[in-house]
Amino acid sequence: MTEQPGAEVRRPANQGRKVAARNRAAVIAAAREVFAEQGLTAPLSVIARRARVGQGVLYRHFPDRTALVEAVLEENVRQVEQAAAAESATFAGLLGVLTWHLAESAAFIGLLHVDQVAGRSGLGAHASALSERVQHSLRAHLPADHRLNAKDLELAVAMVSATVTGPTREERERRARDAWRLLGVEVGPVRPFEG
Amino acid sequence: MTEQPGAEVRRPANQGRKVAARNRAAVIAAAREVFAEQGLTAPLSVIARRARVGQGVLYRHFPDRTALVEAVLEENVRQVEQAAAAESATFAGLLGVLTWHLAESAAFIGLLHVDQVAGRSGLGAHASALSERVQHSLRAHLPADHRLNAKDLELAVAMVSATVTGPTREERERRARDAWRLLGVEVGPVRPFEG
Amino acid sequence: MTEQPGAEVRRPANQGRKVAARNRAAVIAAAREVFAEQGLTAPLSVIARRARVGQGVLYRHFPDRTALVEAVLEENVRQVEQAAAAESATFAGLLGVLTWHLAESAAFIGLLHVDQVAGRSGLGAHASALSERVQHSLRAHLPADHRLNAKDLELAVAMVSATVTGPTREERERRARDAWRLLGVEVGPVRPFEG
Amino acid sequence: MTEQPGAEVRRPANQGRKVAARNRAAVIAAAREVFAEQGLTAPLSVIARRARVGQGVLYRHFPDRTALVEAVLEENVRQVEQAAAAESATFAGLLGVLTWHLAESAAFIGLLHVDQVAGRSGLGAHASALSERVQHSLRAHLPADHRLNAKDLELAVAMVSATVTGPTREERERRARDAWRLLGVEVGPVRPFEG
DNA sequence: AATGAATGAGGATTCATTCAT
DNA sequence: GATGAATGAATCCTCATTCAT
Repeated sequence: MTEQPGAEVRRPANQGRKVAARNRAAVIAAAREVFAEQGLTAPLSVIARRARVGQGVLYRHFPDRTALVEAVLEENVRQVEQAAAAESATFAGLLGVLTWHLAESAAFIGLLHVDQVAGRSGLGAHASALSERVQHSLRAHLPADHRLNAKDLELAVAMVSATVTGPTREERERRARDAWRLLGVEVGPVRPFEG
Repeated sequence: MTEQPGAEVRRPANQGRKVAARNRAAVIAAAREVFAEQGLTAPLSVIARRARVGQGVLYRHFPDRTALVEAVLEENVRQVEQAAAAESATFAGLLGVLTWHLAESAAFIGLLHVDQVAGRSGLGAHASALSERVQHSLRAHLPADHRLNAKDLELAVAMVSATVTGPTREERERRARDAWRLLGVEVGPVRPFEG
Repeated sequence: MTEQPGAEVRRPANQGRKVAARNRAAVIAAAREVFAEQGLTAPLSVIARRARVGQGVLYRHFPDRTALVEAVLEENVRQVEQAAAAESATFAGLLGVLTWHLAESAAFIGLLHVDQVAGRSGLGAHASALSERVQHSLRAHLPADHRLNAKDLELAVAMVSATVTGPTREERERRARDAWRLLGVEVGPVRPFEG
Repeated sequence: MTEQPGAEVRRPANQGRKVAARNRAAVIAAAREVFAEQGLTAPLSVIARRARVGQGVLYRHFPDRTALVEAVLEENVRQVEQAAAAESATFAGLLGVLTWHLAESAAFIGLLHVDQVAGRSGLGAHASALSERVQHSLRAHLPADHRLNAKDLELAVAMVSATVTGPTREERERRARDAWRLLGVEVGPVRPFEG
């Protein structure tokens, strides 16, 4: 277990420490893609390969699958939060940003539907925290006279995110829009937040 | 070393086709439980053990995981169909039966949300067929002047089923009811169909 | 994670359930050899290969490395116990049997020297139990007027077993004999117990 | 963005060879601790971290695990040699120093019991050399009329070192003393050599 | 001269699937 | 028809070792 046989052969390049951040981002991007394609239980080795890094790099940045999933979600959540923090933020506008992310990132869909993985990996706790951050951002801009109260809002978001499935971004966006319409909720322009 | 006639058998004898049917049902029941607890990717060996049968039996009846999942769903779908076939069937009543099954069987939730598994197991096709059968049953009783048209109905069912999560039947039923309420759809008594 | 790609190709024979016991024994035998050659941390895959079984078989019979080590030791301990239970048992005779096993099975040496593995695998507890069984067997025949008291006996066994190293059985036996001689303890014929 | 002269450095500056020696010592000290806690197969990264140095530093000073183990042992051996070189050296006194090191440094125990690692890492050769140096030092002071002859001495040292296990220094020392007693060998004060 | 990120082989472990009995 | 052991590919994860900075 000590000397690893075969270790004396070759050893490919090492791009130094500048690449660390780039690699981390590459892993997250790859994870987003792979999770979208294969689900949250996709082999981590596939993600590492897609990101063009060794498996060790993946593990260095994300000690377990949960951490990686969270990192993927984190980005989406942060954008919603930033949108909520903007002066010009409106409820409908926020829903637009949220919807964009739902449609864009299939992994985000799991935010309120991580049960499949959560049951096995204990993702639950952090997913709840992330979910709560989204809810919090939305609630802050929920008009007092809105059709939905705070409690319903949570359910509504869950219902919409659950419907956001489909092979293409367009298809997913269309389904999300339809879902909001069924709920009788007006949604602003569906687009990412841009400060 | 001579075997006493009538002595207790050493291993469960082959009781013929009566047992076969019983085993099949046991496997489905076990699968429903295990899928609910661990998700649709639970080890098949766990299901076989829960059903008190060898793994071979599981495979005899269900060549692959997909077939097993379908068998689980089939029961739910059939009940909805039977409810729809009843003379006294009403749309709201049907939704009640549907909702009961959503709350009862966590696996049923997957009917419109099997993507997690579908991506890798090719469940998709059959799930669609099953889903279509449910839709068909519902559509047949959808009042012309209903708030939902046929297309929206599909989406609505998806939205509701997606929200049906939670550890207990009661919790799941409550969430389902809330979801229907948000959609402004009236639901009859939530209970299984009884011819 | 569901369908294992590549699974549809070939699938080698399955010798049925009669072989189970034989396989278990083969694994233990292989483990004894490999542990002797490579130490208690040798790859389990090596052991499986040596035993001509799949890795799954190894895991079926022994859930972890500890269980396997224990199984190897168990045999040795049992023989000592059987020797102790014999009518004709004498202290010197028992030491002979013990010494034979020490020389025969390098793994047995680890009985009182499992620290290397114990530190990492928690073997300690069971090893102690096994060790105690050996001590118990020996103590039962320790003459009241012996040079060693019960406490010293434990230490003496530890000292001797620790010295039993070397590439060949003969070399190991020679070292063990020398060790007993240094301790001034008489040892009977060095041979396995034969009822 | 201009760097203020005298501002604190961003990363540990290269303090030249003074630091190099300090680092080397730190690595050895860390290795001694970690080897004692986790065994001779502990991850080298753990040792580097404990020593507060990068892994590269460890490799600069010690090309492989073997070299590091040897360096740890070397210190112990040297002290025994120094004790032997002192004018006032006596056999019993030397055994006291040896025993102190056995009890102090769990790694030293491996000196004659490195088989676990040796089998795989090729430590054997050097360990033998180190062992021989200890033997040589002891032999030089072995009284002609001593209970042990030169050959037995080797075995005796092996027997004693093998027994030196236990969580605390005190426990280890006690066991070592008991072992010497069983062998009927008198040991001087157990303490490090101080020129 | 030091740091610590990256690589990737190797070993542990799980589980779908087959098949002798 | 049933049982459950065996197989082995796939995945997870660790860590020795290199090397850009």
